[in-house]
Amino acid sequence: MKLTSKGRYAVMALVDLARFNNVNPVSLRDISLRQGISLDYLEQIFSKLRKKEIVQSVRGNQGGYVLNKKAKEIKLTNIFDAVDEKIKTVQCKKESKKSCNGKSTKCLTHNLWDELENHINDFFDKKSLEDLIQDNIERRI
Amino acid sequence: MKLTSKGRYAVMALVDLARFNNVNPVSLRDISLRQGISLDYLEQIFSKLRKKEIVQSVRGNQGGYVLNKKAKEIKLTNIFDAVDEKIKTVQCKKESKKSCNGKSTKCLTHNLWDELENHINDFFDKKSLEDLIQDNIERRI
DNA sequence: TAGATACTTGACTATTTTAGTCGGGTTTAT
DNA sequence: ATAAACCCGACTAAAATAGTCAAGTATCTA
Repeated sequence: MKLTSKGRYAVMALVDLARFNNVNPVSLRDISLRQGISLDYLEQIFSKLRKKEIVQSVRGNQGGYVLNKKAKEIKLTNIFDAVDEKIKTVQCKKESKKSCNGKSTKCLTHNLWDELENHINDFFDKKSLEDLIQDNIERRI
Repeated sequence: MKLTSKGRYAVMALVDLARFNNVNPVSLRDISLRQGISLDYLEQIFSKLRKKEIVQSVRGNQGGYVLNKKAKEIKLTNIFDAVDEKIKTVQCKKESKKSCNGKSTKCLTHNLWDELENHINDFFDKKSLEDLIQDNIERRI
């Protein structure tokens, strides 16, 4: 099990954005430089974030992105969701029905994955962008 | 983020093993048939489980595998660990040192991943093979 | 002791996913 | 005008995944 870069980058970029979002929108170029993430890749990621209304774009010279909601209202779930980074454990539904009808031993572990999924999602549901920023300020990093 | 088949298979196979492990060792062939997992792949997985002393092999005709510890003592952590399925979030150490020296914004999210890792590991540390079996018996599945 | 069953090992491979790159736009402030 | 920035879709190299395959060795049972 692993967390992919896309999800990590999305969170990193948004924390960066939230921090530097004073008056002007923040350009991807700046985020790219500060966070060391490829600009092209960031564009892909922000395209998704925009579609899910997590950020808003400002086109043209001096443009960039701004948060579309308060940092407190942006949960990690929303971010991961936007960039297609949900946790996937296993869906027995996708396999043939007869292999998961409640009789087979195949699904002995069915509930485990559900539980795990919930456990992880709880974590993501609770953490907001603001928490991350706050966390950082407190530590003076 | 996703959980791979190898990890899932390992858990499924061990639950199966624990359930059918009455007197005789359980052959991979049987597990393969019951769980619908390729025999060859199971062999790879059990090779790893054996090396980590989670199971014991019994060679020859009528051979198979038996648990090497009590189901209660086998935690999911141990299983995932054995098949190289630890959760990996991100190690800033691996990246260039200067990018994670406490000053850069790069590591704004550093602590988040650590937390997440701990959160998931907590879950895995607590769940034992016995819990899974018990869970199943209670539900009469 | 022959044969079948089952574990053991290592190499090989097709597929999928990931993590980008690339090229060509459009929009807008100055 | 022009430069800075977003926008969008197609392409691709590399890595990981999920196996397969082949050639063993060990042990039980007849």
